[in-house]
Amino acid sequence: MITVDAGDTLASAIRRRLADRIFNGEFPPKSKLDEKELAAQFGVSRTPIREALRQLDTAGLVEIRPRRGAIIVPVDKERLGYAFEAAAELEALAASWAAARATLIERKELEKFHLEGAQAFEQNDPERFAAVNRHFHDRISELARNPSLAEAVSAVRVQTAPFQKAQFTHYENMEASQKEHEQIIDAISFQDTETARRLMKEHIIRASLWVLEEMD
Amino acid sequence: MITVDAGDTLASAIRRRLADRIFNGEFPPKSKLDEKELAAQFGVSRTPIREALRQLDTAGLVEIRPRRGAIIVPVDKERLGYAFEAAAELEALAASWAAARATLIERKELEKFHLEGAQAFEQNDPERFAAVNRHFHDRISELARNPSLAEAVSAVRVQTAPFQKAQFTHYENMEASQKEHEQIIDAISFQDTETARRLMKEHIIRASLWVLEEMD
DNA sequence: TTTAGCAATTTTGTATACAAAAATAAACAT
DNA sequence: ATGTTTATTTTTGTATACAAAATTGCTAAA
Repeated sequence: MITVDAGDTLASAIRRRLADRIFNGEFPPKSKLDEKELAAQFGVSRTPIREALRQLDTAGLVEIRPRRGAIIVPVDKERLGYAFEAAAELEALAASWAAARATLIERKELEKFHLEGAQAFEQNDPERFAAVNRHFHDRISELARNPSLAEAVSAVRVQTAPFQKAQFTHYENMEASQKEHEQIIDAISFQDTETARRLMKEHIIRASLWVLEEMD
Repeated sequence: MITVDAGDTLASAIRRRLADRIFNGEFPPKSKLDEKELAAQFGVSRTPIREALRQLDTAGLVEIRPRRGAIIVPVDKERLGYAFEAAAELEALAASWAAARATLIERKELEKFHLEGAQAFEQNDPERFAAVNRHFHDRISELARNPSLAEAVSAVRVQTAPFQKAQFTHYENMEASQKEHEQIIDAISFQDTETARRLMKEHIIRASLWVLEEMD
C-alpha cells in the first residue's frame, strides 16, 4: 500500500516510486510491468498505474507498445555507448559553463563533495561513493545555470544510471574517480573553462569504459 | 471526432495531435486544457485525454499541477533564452559529429535541403521555408549517429519550436538563414568538423536573437 | 515431435461512475 | 462598493465496468 502526502496524486507518487525502483535495477531489462499486478502491489486501481507508466514511457524508462504492455526498456551495449558518448559531451559543456558562471562561493563549496568522496573512499564504501558522485555531477549541472541543459543531462543519465552503480565496486575505480573529481573542482575553481570541459569529458569516458568492460 | 489507424491507440493519436497543435502555437501560453472539453472535441472519453496530457507533461509541452489541470507551459523570455543557448551547443555538436560520421552520399544529399530552401525563398514562402529548415536540422541530428543526442536536441527544441515559426516572415532572415545553411552544408561535406560546429552555433544564436527581438 | 488452428483466458484500452478538491457564485457584513 | 464567508457547481482523481486485442493452452493433423 502506497501513501500520498497532501497536494499530490497517487499517480505521481507511484511514478516516482517506480522510477526509483527502475534506477536501482530492481527490474531486469525487458521484464514486463503488469498493470494489474502493480495495482495490487500498490493497493490501487489500474488507473493511476497506467498514468504513471505512460509518463515513465515518455521519460524513457519503460517502453509501451500498443496493447502489449510496458516493459523495462532494454538498454543494449550499443545504446549504452551512445548514451555515454552524449553524456560526456553534455556534462563537459555543463562543467565549462559552471566554471564560467558559478560564484566564487559556489565553486568553493564543491570541495565539500571532494571531502565526502574521500571519506567514502577511505571507508571503502562504494554505495556511498556512488551517491556522492551523483550529487557532485548534479551540482555541476546546476551551476551551469541553464535549466534546459540540466534537463538534457538528466534525461541522458536516465539511460546510464542503472549501470553506474557497479563501477565503484572496484577499488581502483573509486581512487581514480576521486582524483579526477579533484582536478575538475580545481579547474572550475579557477574558472578554467576549457580544462574543466576536457577533464569532465575524459572523466566520463573513462567511467564509461569501465562500465562497458563489465558487460562482456 | 478523431480516427486511429490499426495498431495504435486513441491516447497516442490524441497526444500527437495535441503536440502538433501546441507546436503550431494554436493555444496561447497559460491557457487551460480542459479535459471534458477536449474529450468532447475529439469525441472520446476523458481517459485517453488524460493519458495524452500526462505524456505531454513529461515531454515538457504542458504543465499539470495536482487537481488544477493542465496548462500550456508558459515559456517566458528568460526560459526561452536558456533553451536557445542550449540548442545552439547541442546542435553545434550534432553538426560536428555529422561532419565526421555521415557518409559521402548522405553529406551530398544535404544539398537537397539547400535547393528546397532556395525555392521557398524565391517564392517568398515563409511557411514552407520554416518546414524545410526544420527538416534540415532534423536530418543533421540523424547524421550525427547518436540517438541520445538526437533525443536531447528534439527535447530542447520542444521549448523553442512554437516561436521559430515567426522568424521567417522577415525576408532578410530567410535570406541570411539560407546562406548560413549553405556554408554549414559545405563544412559538413568536407568533413570540416570544427567549422561545421562553429557555423551551426552561430546560425542558431543568430536565429535566437531574431526571435527574442520580436518578443519585446 | 512438431506445427497449425481454434477456444478459453488474460490483459490492455476506453468508457463510465463516483468521491473529493477547487473554482465559482451567492449571501452577508463592513 | 469592497471584502468575507458559505453554498453550489465544476473539475479533477480514482475506481470500476466493459469491449477488443493479445496470449495461452488445447486438440488434432502432418
